[in-house]
Order: sequence, then structure tokens, then C-alpha cells
Amino acid sequence: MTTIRDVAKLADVSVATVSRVLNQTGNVSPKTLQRVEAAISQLNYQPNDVARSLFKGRSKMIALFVPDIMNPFFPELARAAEDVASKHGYTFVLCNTDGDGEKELTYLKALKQKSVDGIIIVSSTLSKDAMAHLDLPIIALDRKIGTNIAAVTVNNRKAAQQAVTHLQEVGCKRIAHIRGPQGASNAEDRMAGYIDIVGQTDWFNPSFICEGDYTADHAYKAALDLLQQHPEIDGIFAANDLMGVGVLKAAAALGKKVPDELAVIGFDGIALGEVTIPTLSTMAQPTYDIGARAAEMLIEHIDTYDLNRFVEPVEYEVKLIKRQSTERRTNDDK
Amino acid sequence: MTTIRDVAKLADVSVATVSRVLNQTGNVSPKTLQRVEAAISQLNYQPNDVARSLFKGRSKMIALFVPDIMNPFFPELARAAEDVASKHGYTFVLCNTDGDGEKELTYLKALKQKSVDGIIIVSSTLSKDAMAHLDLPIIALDRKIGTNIAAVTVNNRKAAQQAVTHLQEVGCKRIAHIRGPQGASNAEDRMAGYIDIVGQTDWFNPSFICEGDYTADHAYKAALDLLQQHPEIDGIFAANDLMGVGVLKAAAALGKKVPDELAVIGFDGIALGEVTIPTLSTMAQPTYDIGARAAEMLIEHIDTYDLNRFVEPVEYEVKLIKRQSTERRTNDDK
DNA sequence: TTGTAAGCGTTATCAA
DNA sequence: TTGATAACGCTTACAA
Repeated sequence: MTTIRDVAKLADVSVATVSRVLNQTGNVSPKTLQRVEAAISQLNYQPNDVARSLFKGRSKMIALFVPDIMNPFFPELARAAEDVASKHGYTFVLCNTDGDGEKELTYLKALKQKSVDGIIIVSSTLSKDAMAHLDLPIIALDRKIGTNIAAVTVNNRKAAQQAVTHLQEVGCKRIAHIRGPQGASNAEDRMAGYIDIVGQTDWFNPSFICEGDYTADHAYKAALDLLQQHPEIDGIFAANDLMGVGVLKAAAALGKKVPDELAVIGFDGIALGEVTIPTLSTMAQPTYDIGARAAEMLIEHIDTYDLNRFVEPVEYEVKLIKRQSTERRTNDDK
Repeated sequence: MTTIRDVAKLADVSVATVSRVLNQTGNVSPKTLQRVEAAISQLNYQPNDVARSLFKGRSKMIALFVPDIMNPFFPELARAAEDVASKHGYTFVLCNTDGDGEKELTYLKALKQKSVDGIIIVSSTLSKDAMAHLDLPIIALDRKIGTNIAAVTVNNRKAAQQAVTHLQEVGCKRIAHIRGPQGASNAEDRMAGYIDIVGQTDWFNPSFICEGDYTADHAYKAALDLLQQHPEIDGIFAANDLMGVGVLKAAAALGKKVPDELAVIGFDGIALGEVTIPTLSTMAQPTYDIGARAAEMLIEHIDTYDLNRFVEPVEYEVKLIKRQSTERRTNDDK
């Protein structure tokens, strides 16, 4: 490996001077500048980032915590964050947490030891206490964490209201909800939006709300139970698209026609929803944008070195996309 | 930040001794061992990995290059590699290359400067020359790179033969192929397998092979053209599932019934294929396994520090999964 | 404008 | 069994 010392020797200057041209700090005369640059390119010298990190205490790396990159919602988030990171010269570390608090803590520790500069976290298990100790720039993404950690999310409650209203508009009389996991702020908010719309109706029944965990398999089983126990249900709002697909499968398994006997709407807007049969209506998030925004905020946070600044939460809008799974029933009694 | 010096001071020993207990190298008396451990836990001391990396020249990080994490085949690969990395105490860096050679080179350089210990690469654009200079452990995944870089792949050619044979068995008489990008070894091999089976038939026509790039959109357009130009085509082997989905959409757009008028089979075995209509037959790769294996090989490679060792390429088997898109036509003239 | 030298937090060599 | 101390490759006071 060729070091700054080799360059200095070849250019017949001190390492300090080489460092100066490398970082464009301090003044160097045009003549020596040229000599140094020549030496650098002649030796094909590339500064050692580890040494830099050691001195500076920062690594030019950011990390993203996701529950599981195999859930199709997260790759887009990851892609966006990586694009932004790389654009700003940051290296991008990906951590699958499985929503496991222990794992999250282990990762946190490891990253801290590596002087990672900041972290974007999708989590509903991490306590803010754990992160107070951390003293690292953090942005919560998709789900809020406590109240004093900057967050990038969408307006889940309002979007959920819209989704349920849409089901009503296409003629649904008994609408159930398959919710996301306990403690996930987005799951709570989406459920709240559902309740806002149907909670006061005469038919509403708390057992119309099923616990889910954002996976298709679980939602499939939950929907099976739900539809067998409550055959009168003619609309389901699933808290994410993956669960929406699970509902679609359950409906198919039970011979329930979608949308004629059961209308279904999901949440997220993943590409998957376009290729199911029927295609899945959804509340589409601007997924790439929120991932990119979170990364931008984090990096700005890092660059300004402003650790204690309270950062306003950012909320994006969600867009209703109507597809076959909620196509208006023409033969409806409405 | 608390350093090894703080620990030494508190335990009233030298930093060398602390380092010894940290790394379990050299002998320390039980008494001092205890004192040091007490000091460590009292101060909640965690060694600085950057300093370690600087001294050792290795970082305990590995990277994965994928063309695009949003292509559903790659998250599973990434998940597997990350699992293995983390199991071995390595930090996992993800790089989206977009199949762009420039980007790959940029990443390579950046990672080298960070003393990344090794890289798993999915690429068809990186020249082996570029990597010879690199002098870093590398494993090629999914696609081969040159001949002297260890690779983990599947038996693409044989699997392609199987796929095409399966189309024949369900009654297809004119089978087309939508291939993967030029230069990608897996695309070449899959095409070779296709030609092995149909190249000598009397109906074979080179224009039955369409250029594709492993994306659904492109395949959609290609299939549209293909099916309009050659209405006699009754079977398509798409070189990956994403393109298979594109073909399904094209068939739907043209009013061609799948599988009755057109049978379709893909490659990869992504979950997406289970929720399309009709569901998509495929040659399923053991995706997680190959990702995990690549990471295991890389880390073993790193740990044994055996840079020049020639590593045998590893080839996994692929499994035919029959779904609706190739369901045997009972009213076939066969 | 340039150079010297003291760190950054480790590990490992060599003495004691 | 322990402790000084010289690296690792860089940046930045501080001097010259």
C-alpha cells in the first residue's frame, strides 16, 4: 500500500503539504501543488480512510436498520438511502433486525465501535432510552420512535381513513381491518384511522380488527378465520400490501369473489399489487422519496454536527390507487 | 469515548495488559485478569474498531454488489449474505451498481480505501483485469466473472434445458426465448440450454430469441413484438421470473390465454411468481443457500488469508416448479 | 508557504 | 507475568 509518506518523498515535500493538497486546506504554492499532484497520480495514491476515520472519529458510513429486506417494501427504501449515501460519499451498511430488540442492540454496538456516523432506523422495538445513550444522529423511518427522534413517515391515520372511506364508497357494509404489529406506530395510526371511520357505526365490532404482523402468511390465516367467523364481512382494509395479498389468497381459498363479495385494499404501493389477481387497490406511499429524504436529513444532521437539534418530523402524503380489488360493484344494492 | 488507556489506569495496569485480556493473547495472572475485567465492565468500555482496523489493515466488513436491490431476486441473496456476515462478526455493506461498470469501479475504490475485507459481486460488466489489481478476496455470485475468480452459481444450462423440455412436454410446438443481457454468464448459459433443446428442430428460427435485460417492462415490450410477429409461438421460456411476469402481462394485453394458447416458464423462483394470474412456473434456484454459501466462502477465504488460492466454482441445482402458466392443455392436439 | 511532531486508539515486539 | 514503546496512516497545531 502506498502512503502519504511515499507521496511526500517523491514530491520532495513533507506529509503535511501532501495532506494540504489532499484536503485543500491551507495554502500551497502552485509549483509544489503541481509536484504533489504529479506524485499522487504517478503512484496512484489513495488515502487510507481508516486512518482518517481514526483521527476524525467519523467514518463516512451510515447504516439502515430494516426488519427484513425480503419484505418488498424495504428494498425501495434501501435503494433510496443507498443512492443518497453514495451521492454524498457515504458508504451504506444494511442491517436486518427481524424486529428483534436484542439484534438491534447488538448492531448498534457494533456500528458504534466502527464510528458509523448515523443510522436510519425502521423499528418498533427499540426504546428511545437505548438510543439516548448512543449519542449518534438517528432518523426514524416509516415508524416513529418516541417523540424526540426525528422521523420521516406518511400521514398514516388520514390515509387509513381514506382507504376505509373508499371501501364504503364502493358499497362495503361490513369492513374489517387486519392491523400491523402492536407497538408499531404506523400500525397504531392506521388502525386509528380505520376506527375513526367505522368505530361509531351500529355494526362495528372489535373482533373485526385482527392482529397481523405485516406478513402475507399470517394475514392469510387471520383472514381465513375472520371470514369464516364473520361471513357478513364484505370489505377488508389490510395495513400493508403484503397482508392484502394474504387476504386475496384467503378469499380465493374460501371461494369468495373479489371484489364482488369482498373488496380489499392494502397499504404501501409495492409493485406486487399490480400483478396479483385481481390487482390490489392500495394507499401508495412515496416510498423512494421518504427513504431518500430520511437519508438526506441524516447526512445533513451529520454534516452540521448538530447532535441535539430537534428535527421536525416529516410527513408525506399517500395516494389512493384504485385497482380491481375494489372495483365498484355495479349490481350492488346501494 | 472511553479508551483502553482509561481501563488501564483504572485497573492499574498497562495498556498492553488490557489488550492482552481483550484479545486473549499472552498470559495474564488471574488476579490482574479480574481487575481488568472489572474495569472494563465498570467503564462499559468497548474497543474502537477503527483503531484496530488501522493497525491490522482489515476492517471486519464485507460488501455485496448487486445490480439493483429492487429486483426481487436480490433481497434474498442480500439477506443470506448479511446473515452470514453478521454471524461471523462482519459488518455488511450493500452496493447497488445498476450494472454500470463506472459505478462498480467507484465502489471498489471506496471500499478498498475503507479496508473492506472482501466482496461478493453480482456483475457482468466488471472485467477481471480491473479486479486483478484489487488484490482483495472476491467471490462472483449468480454470474461468473472470468475463469479464475471463485463463483457460486446454479447449473443454468441444464436447468434451461429442463425448462424448455417441460414446455415441450405440456404440448408446446413453437418455443421462444427471452434472454438476459449480453455478457451475463447466466444469460448466455440459459440461452445455450434453450438452443440445446430446440436449435435443431425444423421450426427453429433465430428470431425466436429476444434480447432482454431481466426487467419486466422490457420483457413486456419484447413479448408484445414477438407474439405479434410470430403468432405461432405457443411457449416462452423467460430467462428470469421478472421477465416471465412481463410476458404474462403481454399475453393478457394481446388476449392470449395462458396456458391454453401460450405456456410460460420463468427462472429464479421469486415469491412474485406465486401471486400472478396465472401463477408462474419457474426453475427455482436455492437463492438463500447460494447467497449464504458465497458469504461463507468469502469469509473463509478472508480468515485463511489465502489470497491466491484457486477456489473451485460451486454449482447448485435448480428445481422445476410447475404452476398454472404451464398446466398441461387437455384439449391439445398432441 | 512549508515542515516538525503530537496525536487518534489499537496491537505487538521487546525487555524487564 | 507485565510494561514501555514503536508502529498503523492520517490530520492539524505550532514553528519556522
